[in-house]
Amino acid sequence: MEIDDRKLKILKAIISNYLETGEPVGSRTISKFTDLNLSSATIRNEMQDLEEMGFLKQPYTSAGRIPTDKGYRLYVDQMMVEKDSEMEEMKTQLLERVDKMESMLKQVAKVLAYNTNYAALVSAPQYQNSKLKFIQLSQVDDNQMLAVIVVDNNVIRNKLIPIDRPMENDEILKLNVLLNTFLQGASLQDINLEMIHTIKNQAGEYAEVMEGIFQGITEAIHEADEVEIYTNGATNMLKYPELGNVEQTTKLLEALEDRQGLDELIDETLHNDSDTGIQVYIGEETPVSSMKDCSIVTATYELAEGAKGTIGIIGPKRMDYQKVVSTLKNLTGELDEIFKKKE
Amino acid sequence: MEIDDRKLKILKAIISNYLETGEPVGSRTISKFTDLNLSSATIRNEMQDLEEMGFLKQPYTSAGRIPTDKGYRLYVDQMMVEKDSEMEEMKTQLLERVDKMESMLKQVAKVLAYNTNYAALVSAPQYQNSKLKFIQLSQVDDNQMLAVIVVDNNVIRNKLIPIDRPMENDEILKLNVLLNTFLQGASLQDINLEMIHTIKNQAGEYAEVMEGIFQGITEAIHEADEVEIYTNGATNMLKYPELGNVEQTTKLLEALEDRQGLDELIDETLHNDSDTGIQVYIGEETPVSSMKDCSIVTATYELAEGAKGTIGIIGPKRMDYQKVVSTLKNLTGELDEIFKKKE
DNA sequence: GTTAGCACTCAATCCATTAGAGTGCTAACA
DNA sequence: TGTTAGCACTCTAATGGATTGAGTGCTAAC
Repeated sequence: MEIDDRKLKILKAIISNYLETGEPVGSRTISKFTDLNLSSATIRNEMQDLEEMGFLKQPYTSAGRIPTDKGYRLYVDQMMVEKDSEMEEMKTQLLERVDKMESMLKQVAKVLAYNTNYAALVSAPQYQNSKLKFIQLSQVDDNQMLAVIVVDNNVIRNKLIPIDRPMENDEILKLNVLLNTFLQGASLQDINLEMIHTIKNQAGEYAEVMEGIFQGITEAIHEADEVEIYTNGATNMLKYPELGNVEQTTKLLEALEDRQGLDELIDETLHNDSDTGIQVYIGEETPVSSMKDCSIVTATYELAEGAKGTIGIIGPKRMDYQKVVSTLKNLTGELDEIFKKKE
Repeated sequence: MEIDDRKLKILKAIISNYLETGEPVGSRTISKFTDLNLSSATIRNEMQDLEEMGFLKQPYTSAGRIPTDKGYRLYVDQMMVEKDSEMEEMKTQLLERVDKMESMLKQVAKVLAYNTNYAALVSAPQYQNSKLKFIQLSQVDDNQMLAVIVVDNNVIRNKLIPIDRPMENDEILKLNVLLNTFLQGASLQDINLEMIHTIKNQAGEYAEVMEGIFQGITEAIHEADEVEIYTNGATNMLKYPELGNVEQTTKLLEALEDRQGLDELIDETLHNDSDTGIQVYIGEETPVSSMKDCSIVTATYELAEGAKGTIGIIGPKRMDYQKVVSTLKNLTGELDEIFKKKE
């Protein structure tokens, strides 16, 4: 059977009503609610068709209809029209405190959760392809060197390196020159064993110190490769009782608290990039098992130099997709702006 | 009325039973449960006395008894005396790397939550009056200077400062010397307007750059004095339905997620130090309003140089106090070990 | 002082009934 | 042929009365 215009209209009305109320939608409601001027009986017939086609289902016999995953999918794909309102307030919230990346991303998660009333998730950008801009060694005290590593999007990492004996100033200067000569402009993958070996050779008597330095650098790199994930508003999920039993919700909250499976989710979103950067996972489509009863909407943002991150919303299947999508789009845009300014 | 030995025994039996089951305890249960060989009627009489004395209450007429806050308090005090395994004094050296510490403390929170099935809370050690240890200016590119500021607990802060024109190497060197001469070892209070003025004067044409640096310094010191708090196992709270309505629990979870009032709690524990380092807050005694229906057990640990931190458990009033207390004691001991090894 | 016994209380559970929201089907209608 | 009115039917949720049973308080007897 083909889905015609009227069926589409009815389906849309049903889903949209269900999104608001969370209750199964009856034929009479639709008969009154839409401007189709059809009786409830006719709507019922259409509903039967739509159920047959797999877009709707009844939670139990002779109850109203609720959308299936397939129904949501159609709704999301075909009927999404963006709402651009409500964005201004959010922008001001965002700009209040933007000094450090970490606190900014946390802030983003908070704003997102607060504005949508769902759970929010933000991943820090991954810098696999970024290049080293600057390395600086300096002596903090007799037992410690400080290595400051600046990546070209101005992400800065610090490492404290224990040393056996104090170094002279000009020695430090020499090492700094050496390090910057070899490593400036190198991407993090470029720093391989061979290069390390070369540098160590040239470091002469400080090869040993260099050992500690490289260890610090690799640690820093490793740390940079790790995806930080911030979540917020997990407790919002308690507001949607239709997420089934308490156990299911508890599992979900635990997953959010412990970041279980969130790595996979982030990976998935980064690799499975759509045209718009927006992706919607409905019910069983989600890559995380504890979220099978939810929907996830994600957007990827991109800094210069190919560093990408994900922001997303986890909510009930009956989430306000329009609002969430437009919120995410605006926020990624905003993030882009901010990062550009910081450069 | 005086509380005699038998009453105490009965009270303990009641509380201990209630801790297990979470259900009001009846006289018959106690009659069988204890080795007192008393009939339920006698127990009932005693129970009435205990209720009159404020240790027990009935959730409704003709139900069994449950402990009041006062009852719990007696129980806990009594228990502490009996167990009396003394806390060894915790002396540890300053931690080498603060960044490692973060993940360790997170781990501690996780272990704590997992083992007790309550919510866990860990605060990073607090250094009052952090002092500036080292400051380094360097040039990242033509438009930016990088100021690296190391505070004496090895908290490192970076600040990028935009500049109009590139600076010469020896100029930078001069500024570095200037800054370190004046500021090394200074605490936040030391860095007053007068000092800033002096330095700015000596900086000559770079007074403007100095502005940004001072800002970075104050931020860094503030950050060092800020208490990081890690939580885990918040979702465990969903397992205890007697925490009243869902709203109350939601509030609690939100407080844990957003760290609302946790600062106050940590402050309280640090100032209100008991002999053993263990503190128990029951019901209304808790400093955080969203936890009035819970109990909180905390332990403080102490690093060298007066840096103190808190680890704690938040759970229902009927928590397994013995287990929690001994777990906390063990963990603080464990922390002690770890810090010593890292010396 | 302790206990047995009994009347009483009250939340929880069960059960039957009802209300009502909604469907499916059929027959009539335009 | 598509639409609609009408009606029987289904199933959940809500209601409320009866019942259960754990547990108390009191009294009288040991």
